Amino acid sequence: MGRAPCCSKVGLHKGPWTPREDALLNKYIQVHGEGQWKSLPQKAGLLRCGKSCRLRWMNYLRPNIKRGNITPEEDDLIIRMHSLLGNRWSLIAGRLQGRTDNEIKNYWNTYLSKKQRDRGTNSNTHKKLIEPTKKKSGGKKKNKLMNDKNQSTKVQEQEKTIVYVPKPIRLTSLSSSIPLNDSILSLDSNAASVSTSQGEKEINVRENEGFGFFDENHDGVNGSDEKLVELFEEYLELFNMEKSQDGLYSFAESLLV
DNA sequence: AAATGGAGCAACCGCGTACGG
DNA sequence: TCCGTACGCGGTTGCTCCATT
Repeated sequence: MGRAPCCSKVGLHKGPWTPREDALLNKYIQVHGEGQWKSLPQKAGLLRCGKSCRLRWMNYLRPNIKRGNITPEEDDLIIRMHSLLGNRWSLIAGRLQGRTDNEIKNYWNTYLSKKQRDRGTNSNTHKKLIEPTKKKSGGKKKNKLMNDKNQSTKVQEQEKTIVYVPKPIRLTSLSSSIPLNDSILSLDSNAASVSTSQGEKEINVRENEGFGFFDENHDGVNGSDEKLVELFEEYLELFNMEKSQDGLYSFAESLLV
């Protein structure tokens, strides 16, 4: 049986978008703005699922999207952010202006994870592997992926120390009960107002009160607290880098997906 | 020149969660 | 408080292009 589809699939287009569809979506959003994805296709005259429209807009049509040519700086930042946040692609993408979560994810899966392995680092945990993965030639892609999975399982068995990444907290709406100062961006006593991307609500960002990135129910740290501190310090380092580049506000904004 | 395999990436799918009634 | 709906995210699939055999 399975879950019911998100919308009626009868007569809906699937697969690659045509220039005409792109134009229709673009035109509609320019006039009416983003959102209301469910009803958007019908209003815009598109025979597409709302989800498909959203994805197309977010990953391709949105203005200011950078494509290709990931710089070494971005490359490095992705690796560091991934080591701290895990597969939180949207969070990572939020730190890289003009990059989409899908692009970062693809980049990681096709290039960086391999690079990490070649360096002898587990691409999931960022820990040193006992032996760097040897390159195997030949074999089909599916088999390669299976090998990766098997290897990752083996390594996980060897590594009993688990450090959980911070549990993500959704920030799409700040009107909810999440006290942002305490739970997400408790950064300092120098209060600064930061507007969300939609410019609807204002939040206060304060520095140096700790990094309340964990919510009350965060997953526990299983294993070395030292490791967690290490991760935490690196995150702070990243943050301080941003601060020195007047990036505090962009940092805060980047978390406001 | 044709067949095969790998890399890259756009798009789909299903799940979890926020939110409104 | 509960329930249904819409949205956002991460995992996965599958298509296209290119290099190699």
